Amino acid sequence: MKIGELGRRAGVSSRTLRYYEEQGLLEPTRQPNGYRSYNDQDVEQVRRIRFLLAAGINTDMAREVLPCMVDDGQFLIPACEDLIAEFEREEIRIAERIAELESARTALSGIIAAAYTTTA
Amino acid sequence: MKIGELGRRAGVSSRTLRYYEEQGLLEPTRQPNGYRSYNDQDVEQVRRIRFLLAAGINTDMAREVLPCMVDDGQFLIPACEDLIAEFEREEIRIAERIAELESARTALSGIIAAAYTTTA
DNA sequence: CTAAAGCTTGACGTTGACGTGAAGGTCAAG
DNA sequence: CTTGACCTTCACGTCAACGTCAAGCTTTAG
Repeated sequence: MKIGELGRRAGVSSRTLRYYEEQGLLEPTRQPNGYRSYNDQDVEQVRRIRFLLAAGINTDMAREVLPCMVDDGQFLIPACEDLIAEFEREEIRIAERIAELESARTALSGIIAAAYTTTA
Repeated sequence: MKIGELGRRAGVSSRTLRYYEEQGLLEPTRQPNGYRSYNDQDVEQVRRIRFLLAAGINTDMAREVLPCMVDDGQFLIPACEDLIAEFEREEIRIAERIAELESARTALSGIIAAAYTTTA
């Protein structure tokens, strides 16, 4: 399939797919006319990429991690156990970010509540 | 007080204070020599700014919100009740972001756990 | 007096994941 | 044939909150 179809199937833009390729996350073959050619697995691959990015992992680390992911990103293959520590550090960073946001949310709630109290 | 002292007191850089002024969040007076002159309330003002930014509010919105904050940012003065809706929307955005991160974190935990299981 | 410290404005650099044209080749439909 | 929908490769623009010089004042300390 060509880039446009993959984009529609995976829910991303063509530009995004070219960017992923530029970052070494996708390696489409080429048709004689120069068009990129993707296969069905690439749809899943794009979903794995989106998952990692959504998890706060950048493209550099995603490039290392992706070869170690199978089965829709739920498992790591044994050969890549050394990535576990990285994942744990990432989980800590996420937890910290969550704590910050929780704090901000609590503060906002306080302001809102105070505003209502003042009004009442 | 001059910019350096305010920076030390509030725990931010001089550049940051100039940036806040550029964004309309601070309005220091000027000494005859051109130096910026801040007063004691500005220390609290900077803290309020940091609080809002930490809550995910950008400088544009902070510029609207700041005139409505008193008492160390815990309350809104009545004249600015119309900002409550904005705060509530912001709280929702934060909650959504938290949910995304929780999801990512759960997924990461799953991967880590799976990796350990595979290893064991 | 002099050197260091602090202040001024101005302006470019940073970070990441793309958006958005520009200029042009390719291909199927009418 | 030609229109229009794709595709290609550059390559600059975006957003936010600053960091980081640069060049040149003023003030402070010794």
